[in-house]
Amino acid sequence: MTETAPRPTLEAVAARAGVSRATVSRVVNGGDGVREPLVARVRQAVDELGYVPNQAARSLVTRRHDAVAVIIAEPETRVFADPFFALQLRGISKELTAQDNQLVLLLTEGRDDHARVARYLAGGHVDGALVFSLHLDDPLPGLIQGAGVPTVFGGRPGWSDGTRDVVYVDSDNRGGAREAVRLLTGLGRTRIAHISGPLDQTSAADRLDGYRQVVGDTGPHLVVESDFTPGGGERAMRELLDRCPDVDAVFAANDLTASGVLRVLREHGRRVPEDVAVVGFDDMLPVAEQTDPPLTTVRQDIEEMGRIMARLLLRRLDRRGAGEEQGGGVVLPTTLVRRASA
Amino acid sequence: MTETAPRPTLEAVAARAGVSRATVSRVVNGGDGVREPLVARVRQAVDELGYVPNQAARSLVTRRHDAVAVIIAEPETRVFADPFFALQLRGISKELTAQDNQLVLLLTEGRDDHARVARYLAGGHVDGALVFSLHLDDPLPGLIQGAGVPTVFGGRPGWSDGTRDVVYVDSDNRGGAREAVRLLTGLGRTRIAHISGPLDQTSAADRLDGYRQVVGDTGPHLVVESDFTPGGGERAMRELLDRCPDVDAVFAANDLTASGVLRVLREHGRRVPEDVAVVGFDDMLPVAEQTDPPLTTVRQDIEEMGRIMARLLLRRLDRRGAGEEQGGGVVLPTTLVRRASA
DNA sequence: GCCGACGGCGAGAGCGCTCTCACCGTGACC
DNA sequence: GGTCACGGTGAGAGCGCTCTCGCCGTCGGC
Repeated sequence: MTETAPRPTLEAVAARAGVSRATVSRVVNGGDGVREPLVARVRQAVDELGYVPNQAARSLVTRRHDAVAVIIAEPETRVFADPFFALQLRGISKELTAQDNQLVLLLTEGRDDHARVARYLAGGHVDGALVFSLHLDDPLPGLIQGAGVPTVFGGRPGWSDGTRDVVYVDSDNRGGAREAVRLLTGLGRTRIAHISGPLDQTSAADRLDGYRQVVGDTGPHLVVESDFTPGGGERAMRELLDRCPDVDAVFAANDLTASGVLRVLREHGRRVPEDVAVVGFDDMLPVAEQTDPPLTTVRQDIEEMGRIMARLLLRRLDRRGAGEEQGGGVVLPTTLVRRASA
Repeated sequence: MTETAPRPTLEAVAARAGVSRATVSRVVNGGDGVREPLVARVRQAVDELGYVPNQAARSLVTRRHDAVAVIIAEPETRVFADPFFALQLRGISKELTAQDNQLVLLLTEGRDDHARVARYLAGGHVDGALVFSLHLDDPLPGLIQGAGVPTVFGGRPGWSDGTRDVVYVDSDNRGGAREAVRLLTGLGRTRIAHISGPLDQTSAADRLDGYRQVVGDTGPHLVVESDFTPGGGERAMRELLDRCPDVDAVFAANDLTASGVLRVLREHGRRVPEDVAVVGFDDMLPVAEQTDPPLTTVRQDIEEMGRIMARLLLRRLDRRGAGEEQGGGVVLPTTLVRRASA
């Protein structure tokens, strides 16, 4: 096993099947234009020898790699550890493997890595890239655009101003937020607070935006910026109770935040949903179902987002050169899931 | 941008620098055996043209890919979503990029994928593999061993019976468990229960083993098998209170389980740690610090595990052929972190 | 001052594949 | 029966790189 047997080449298969290399190549790549008896002979030779094409040799001439880079920028523990990326990766992986593409994972951390990633992409090792960049001021997306590699972004990039040809996939954060807040107004709540995520992330900004679209500008005392974590949710909720003791509903930017909110409300003896109704965002199952009471929340299908990103990219790759590509976003719908907290 | 400019080749750099391809190649690969003035000229030409070596062409002749596959078997949502793999991936990624290797991520799900993965590895696209397989009866590790690709496993594989040359990295699950249980005995607890993980996973089995090494065989009424989730922890704790109402300590297989345990104890009016002391495992920060009371637990450095796996694999790759490799495991120490729950 | 050794550099083969192009045989058509 | 068209097949070039080998110039030793 240490002494690896030399892998059979096209040449070897051709010799065994009694045909030319070209014919074997044709068969291996789908068999179009080769008559049946030959196809069978070649297939048999391939099986007998255990032939597997050498991808490096193939790429050298086709300039195709059947590989896609997934770039996750700045995965601080906090962010990376939540199931979000994991689910997204699963969706991406499924779609890529379904179309025989490989997933090359690039995690970046800080400036030096940016150069490395840019170099890697420019090196033409992959056919395209799927990019997750959370923060508005991240220079990485720009670098990537610059490298000339077809790219699809996960989440609306902050600088997508409509004029640049950016392709992205996002959840309908605004719409989901509107739906959540409308539920609360529908329940007769009048002092509805929002605990947002970090506002330098578009998802957080968009949810705040959706909230405002329904309740108008409630003024600063009902909106607290937080950080998508349970601990952050606790702090924000304490502050909120301080500022506005008669708050009767909270729309939290995500489920983790909401779990912190619930904890603080319980601690303060407020009943949920009787005294304060709470709605989350994500429908992250291990969290949303385990809270006390179970969380009413806005579901987004994260794995599906991943799949769609991959599908979009692969389609772009297939059509390369044929017709100018249009930028634009795909926005996936969200659904309200009612449990007990509102 | 759609019309990608043809990338410069070695030939182009050579022409510009007024040297041969061979010399450029030497410079690009470290510059040994080339005199300084030439090195400088070549470097300059490389910069001016923005030359990046074509990895496919290089691999074709060197049979090196500078890429490693990371194979995660059966990432059910539950497992994959916990921060475990994310952290491990980060560690791996850091180490690989530090040594200029790429990370190719393969997520598998079910039988069909096994064949795919085996074919991929046999195809020689990567130099080595890092494999995470949780379950004892998983056929994948065997297939991978069979493919003849240097491999390092994450976590002790169930079938590592000492005779096969398996290399793995694991936490000291037994030792950590012993330490946890000794803390509890040291606190004078006499009815110490254990809520284990799924026993077809070596990490769970080893922790149970460590528990038994300290308290002996407590009999079945003090050991409940669970599933590493908060919900599972709740169910297990209810059962435990039922079977043995005077239990005075619980060693939970991980922090998530422990969080469920705490919830049930609170619900039943038991004080922690006064009535029942609780110890977890993992020191998963967002969980362990947020519980009420904060969790005493056994820390394992998961990111470091990833790094070490990668380092081990790369070292094996460097030494290929030179001397027969020994199998064996690297077991990383754990540390007890005391907070309030015990 | 001549010879051998040695280090620096270039020429060229070849890694395993794809793809164009030319060739050949078959069948349709007049 | 001859021509033309066309589909199936093989020959061969070439993708961009590495690496061996041999040449040449320089230097040390006697």
